[in-house]
Amino acid sequence: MPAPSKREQIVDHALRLFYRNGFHATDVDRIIAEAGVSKKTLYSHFRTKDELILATLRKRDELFRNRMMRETETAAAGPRERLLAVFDFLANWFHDKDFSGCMFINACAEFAEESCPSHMASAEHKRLVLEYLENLATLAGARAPAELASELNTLMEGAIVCAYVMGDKQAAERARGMARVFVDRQFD
Amino acid sequence: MPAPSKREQIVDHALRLFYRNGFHATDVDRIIAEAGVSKKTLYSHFRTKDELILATLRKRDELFRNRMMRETETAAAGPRERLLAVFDFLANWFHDKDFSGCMFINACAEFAEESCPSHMASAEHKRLVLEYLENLATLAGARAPAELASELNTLMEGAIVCAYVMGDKQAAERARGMARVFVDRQFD
DNA sequence: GTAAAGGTATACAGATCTGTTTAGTATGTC
DNA sequence: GACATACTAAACAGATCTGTATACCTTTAC
Repeated sequence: MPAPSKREQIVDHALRLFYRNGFHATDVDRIIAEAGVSKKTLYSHFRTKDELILATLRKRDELFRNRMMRETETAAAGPRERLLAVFDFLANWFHDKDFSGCMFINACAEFAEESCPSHMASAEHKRLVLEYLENLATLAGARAPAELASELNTLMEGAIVCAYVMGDKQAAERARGMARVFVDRQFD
Repeated sequence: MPAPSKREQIVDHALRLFYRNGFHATDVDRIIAEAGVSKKTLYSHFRTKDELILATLRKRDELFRNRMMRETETAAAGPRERLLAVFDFLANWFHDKDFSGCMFINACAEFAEESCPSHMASAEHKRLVLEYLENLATLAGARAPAELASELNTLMEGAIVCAYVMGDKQAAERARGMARVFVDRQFD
């Protein structure tokens, strides 16, 4: 693949700006300036700003889950260890220079309506993360994989909020310690 | 006290609108229309929209923590039971007709800059909730009150996100069950 | 060569938003 | 009754935002 397509350029820069500054606070002129494309090009790829927002959420979902799975699976060999390695991924993420919380939580804050496409895409992302956890739990032979996945998911979300809103630097480590309790309970 | 002051009217309606629709998405004209005041009156009480936002966050902090403490303390007599009753309060809150997640998480989504007054007010709110939990834990005679408070706080935040973003109706109950594990560990 | 596709640059329409100004109205106090 | 205070209503300035339109450029395929 040679140079990234215009569409990719637009989505990449819009993603960064939406994540960092918010959706309503980021205007289209800023996006085209940073992406280095004309407004006409942007509107030839996306009918409206809302459609562009949706595209960035889909890309973010892909990038985020890929990174989560990659870091989780290189950090630990067995599925049981991987259930905890998810929290090591969180710790890494929280230390990113541009960490600004969870883009999907942020999207729901700005798009409260449950039937809004952006809210629905965010719910779907969370469902896919939960599904990944459940797969790991099943592979690990947990007694109740769905229950364990929900518990770990709750801890993940809690850690994200503590890290972002309160600036709690130990949120991931604490959540990891808490997670161990629920993982261990599944294997007597 | 007779009729609410104009200032209170403005803050109350702005609070409801900001919470439900977001900060950037709510314009001043909508606020004055619903509050039934003139724009001049609003701007005589608040220099800018940002100042009004800050005032609504302060009021929300007051209302939220008062309700949390009231419901927690009427639901359970002893401090140890109260540590769990906090999650019953969460369950009630999640069932509110107008539940739109945590206003402070939402604020941080729109005001990412850590030095932004709205972000700081949100962090302070979370600190006060954490402090309340630590007080309960201390009164209950927990071995490590600060640690327990942080754990329960993580579970609270996790439950809020699951309830709001994913629409998880059992988030509070699950978090309560998880919390019991950490409370019990403090008292052998 | 020329035509189609896709791009830039820029101006623009029309809406919307914050905050100000102007003019006028109620209310209560001295 | 005069005056200050606090308010309403509405127009306005000036900025900003989304989305469209116009004019021009560049590449590639035939």
